[in-house]
Amino acid sequence: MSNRASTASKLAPGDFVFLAFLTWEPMTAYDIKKFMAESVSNFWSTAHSQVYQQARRLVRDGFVREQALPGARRKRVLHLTPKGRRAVMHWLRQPAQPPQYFSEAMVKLFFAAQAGDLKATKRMLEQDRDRNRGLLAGFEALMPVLQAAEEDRYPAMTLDLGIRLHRALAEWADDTLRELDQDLRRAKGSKKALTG
Amino acid sequence: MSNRASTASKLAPGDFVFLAFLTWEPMTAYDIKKFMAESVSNFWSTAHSQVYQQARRLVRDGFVREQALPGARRKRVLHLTPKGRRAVMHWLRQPAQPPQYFSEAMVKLFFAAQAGDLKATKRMLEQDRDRNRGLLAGFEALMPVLQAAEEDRYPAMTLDLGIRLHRALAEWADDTLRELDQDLRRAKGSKKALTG
DNA sequence: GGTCCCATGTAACCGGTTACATGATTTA
DNA sequence: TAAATCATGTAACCGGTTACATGGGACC
Repeated sequence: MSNRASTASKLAPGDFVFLAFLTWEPMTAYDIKKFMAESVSNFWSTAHSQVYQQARRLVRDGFVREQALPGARRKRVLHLTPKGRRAVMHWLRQPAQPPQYFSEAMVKLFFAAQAGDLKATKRMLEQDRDRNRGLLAGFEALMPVLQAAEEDRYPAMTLDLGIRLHRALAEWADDTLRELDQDLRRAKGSKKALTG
Repeated sequence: MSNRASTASKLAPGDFVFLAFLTWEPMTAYDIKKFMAESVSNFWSTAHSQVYQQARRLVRDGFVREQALPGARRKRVLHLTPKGRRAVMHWLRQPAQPPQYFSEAMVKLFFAAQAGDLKATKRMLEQDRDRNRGLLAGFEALMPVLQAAEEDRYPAMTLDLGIRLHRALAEWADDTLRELDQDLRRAKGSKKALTG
């Protein structure tokens, strides 16, 4: 009797996210990945292949049951087991882990003095800002759609946060780039003063 | 002749962050972890033990040279090699990878309808908001310190972003919790209407 | 001079990534 | 019906995490 499968077997946070999609309805791992990309991908994401590993583990540990579909592909519909449903429900009510934010751009800005190349730093931030703007526009376009459906009430709240954060980021980027511009002009001026 | 060590050997983003600290001055892996915790930890973080693995790899691949210190502990000062310095400098000027944001709290809010326990959702968000408030206060207190030092100009910019993002988050949390409160009152009212 | 906590480091495991592979479907 | 693209899945590697271990000061 493998106690490996029967005991609590701590799940990774990503596994709970996986299970949460199955509270909607049974679906394949591929479906989960698709829904994930369209819904929570802005505050939770993994490589697409990851879902298959999770599926294997969760079946092994009894949180999920799988049902093979006919056809050449090894397609399997995943269902929550009672144990799986209990686990997600419990998780949903627990305090959340602190959020994690990774931004290469901020690290690079932090070390900009070391780089000693203001123009490159500026270019780098501009690219970041442009990407941000694109995302923001997409979010803003999506909002009316979510607001139209009562069942999307909570998703709309998360989208609202996304919009606010990306707006703040956009404003910051504009202000900061302006500052860098001033630095650049100052530097050019003083160089001219030195060489002229 | 191991070409493993001599060829380009793609570095992980975290390795560049590691190297960036060595552009300040030579230091031990432990120092790097300490500085990291005090500086960029809000937009780049890893487990503390991770620095030792990075050090080993970076030495192996010739980006870093190490110099043993006397004493019982196996303490080693790390220096950038010319190859290492070139690698960081180049990285600093390249476009940045898109930022990544992970928030369990947002996932849980997204699935709040499934949880069907508004009070638990509210508690969860309140905890998140309180943690956020604490961080924000710390950031705001730190700002004058950075502003006082000319060499902290770029770090101050990243701190500025941190403050703006956390303020936006705080406002969102207040608004959203108010909404949830209304829902709760509505629910209680209608239940009373039903049972009374 | 024992106890406790912080400093510093190692080792093993595992989740998640990158890379690859093949079935289905559209398009020309 | 060939080619290209999308759908679906597997396998291997590796970065990063958790857990553990020991040295060294602080404190009583």
